[in-house]
Amino acid sequence: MKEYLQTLFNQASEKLPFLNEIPLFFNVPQDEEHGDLSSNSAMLLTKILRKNPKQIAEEIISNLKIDENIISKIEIAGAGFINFYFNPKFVNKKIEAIIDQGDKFGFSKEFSGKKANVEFVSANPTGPLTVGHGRNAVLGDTLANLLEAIGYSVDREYYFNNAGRQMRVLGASVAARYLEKLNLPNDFKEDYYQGEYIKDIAQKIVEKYSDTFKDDIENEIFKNTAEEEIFDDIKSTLKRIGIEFNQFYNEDDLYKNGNVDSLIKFLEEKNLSYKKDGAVWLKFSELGQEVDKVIVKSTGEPTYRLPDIAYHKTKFDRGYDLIVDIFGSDHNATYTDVLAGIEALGYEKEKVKVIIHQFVTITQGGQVVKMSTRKANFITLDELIDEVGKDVVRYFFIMRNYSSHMNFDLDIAKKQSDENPVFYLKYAHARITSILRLTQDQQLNISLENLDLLIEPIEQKIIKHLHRFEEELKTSAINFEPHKLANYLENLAALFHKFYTECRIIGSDKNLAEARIALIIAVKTVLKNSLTILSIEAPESMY
RNA sequence: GCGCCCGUAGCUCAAUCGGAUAGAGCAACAGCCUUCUAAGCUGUAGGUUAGUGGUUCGAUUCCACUCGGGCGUACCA
Repeated sequence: MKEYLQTLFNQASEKLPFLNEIPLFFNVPQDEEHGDLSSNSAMLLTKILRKNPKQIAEEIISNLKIDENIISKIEIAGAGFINFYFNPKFVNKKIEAIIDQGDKFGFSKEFSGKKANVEFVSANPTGPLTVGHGRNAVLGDTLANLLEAIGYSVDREYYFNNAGRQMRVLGASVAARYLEKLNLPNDFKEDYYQGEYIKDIAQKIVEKYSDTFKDDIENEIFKNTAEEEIFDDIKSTLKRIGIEFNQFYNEDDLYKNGNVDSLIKFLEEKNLSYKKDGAVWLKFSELGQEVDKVIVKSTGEPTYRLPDIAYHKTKFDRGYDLIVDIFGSDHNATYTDVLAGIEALGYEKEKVKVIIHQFVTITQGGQVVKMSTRKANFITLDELIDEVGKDVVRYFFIMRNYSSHMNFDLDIAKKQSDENPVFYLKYAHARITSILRLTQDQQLNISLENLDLLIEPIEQKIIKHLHRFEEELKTSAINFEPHKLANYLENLAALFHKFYTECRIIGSDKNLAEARIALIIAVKTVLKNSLTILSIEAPESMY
């Protein structure tokens, strides 16, 4: 519908060149009394033309070549809105297109040939994933799905560091628990990882190697076993909610492959770094940042900025057209450094989209639960999945704007599974499937011959909502806002449930019944396709 | 102190480059199942969009300040 208006206005702009002066767009009015789509062009033009908006509106309308089979009415209303009402005959044709395209409907090839890299989770393997990681994981995977839906070829990438201080502490923690299991004296320090899973890992080493390493607690076996075990756990947790990475990138490789060294040299040659107090500083102040920052400590060790910049450089060098980073808000101070560094290297930082999502606040018994992997007072993502299941977890984490501070009350987590909107969506899909089963028994079949019979207000509302799907999907994807798709879906399900209550299929006139079957198949198609993008099951039955 | 994010109904959250009377779910109350799944539908109630000022035809949206909350602000990652 929007496309049609767009072409109408483009044609009109040949006679009314001022239409090119303003952005053209058409809104769905909140109040259906105001038509199907509405334009505010006349009001935007008042300043330029210095005329009454209603006069301008009339001038625009008189230059639109209206096809009455498509648009049934145009009105000027309010302060100067132009409201368009579409002919049901035109509206209802959408059903044919949806059924024709089936499980491909909504998906576009607009960005095919483009490569995207979505980096998310990227938790170091020091412990199980927490509920906090859940938001990051689901957001990243869903965004990847959305980008694929508009044609991108997407790599899902997990970046990790198994060589830092955290990992050394992890190894020492396991070693101490190992000695403990052997009933030997050990020095379990306060800043060690305190979770039970450390003991489990130590137990495995005892079972496999007995006391072989009792006098060699510096041995790499502790760190390496821990890393392996924990990474396996992380991967299996992610798999439970339908997430699989096709690329893992180890920070250590940046050192082994010389990426970091060559970056240091490059920055030095370009005169972008200098030495002071025994450390190497990057001239961030010349790159639009507030102050210079250290990239190599006086000990000779790099700070995190250096590998981060080197890492992002590889993403550019690997030929991605779009680079998406999903971070929690604790990273909000670090990514600007990386972007400044990337720009200094001569890359287009516009290709990088950084998504900073806010944290999930967890409350239990009315108290905020503070999470710390090291202190082991966290709630794992696995526990949450056990409690509410994959689909609720996935939907819960994308149903809200990532910029909102999300609140999660553990006490009602279980209860919420019965009240969660995701069931509402699934129910709509299951209901449709059920109706289709019964109509088959009644010898009723889909027919596209009599779509004109679908003139009930609720039927028209549904079909007009279906018209918006392709655009909603696209804007969700290019604006990185999966929650918009979720909102769209909830509205569609609500419309269907209302239709279900008001309109019957079995028992109606055959022609009408068969047109309605077409309608609900179209609804089912859109529900299914959307849920596929969200990686949520679309059940045939709720029983 | 400074930087980023947030503040909307009792609770959790929407609101289409600034658009018409700010909307849903949950909770509360009142209704609807001998006919396609009641995990549903209908209705009632619930708001000074934290506050003050500004920009304009029009502000939840943009700007300034104030208040409140989250996260940062390292030669930790």
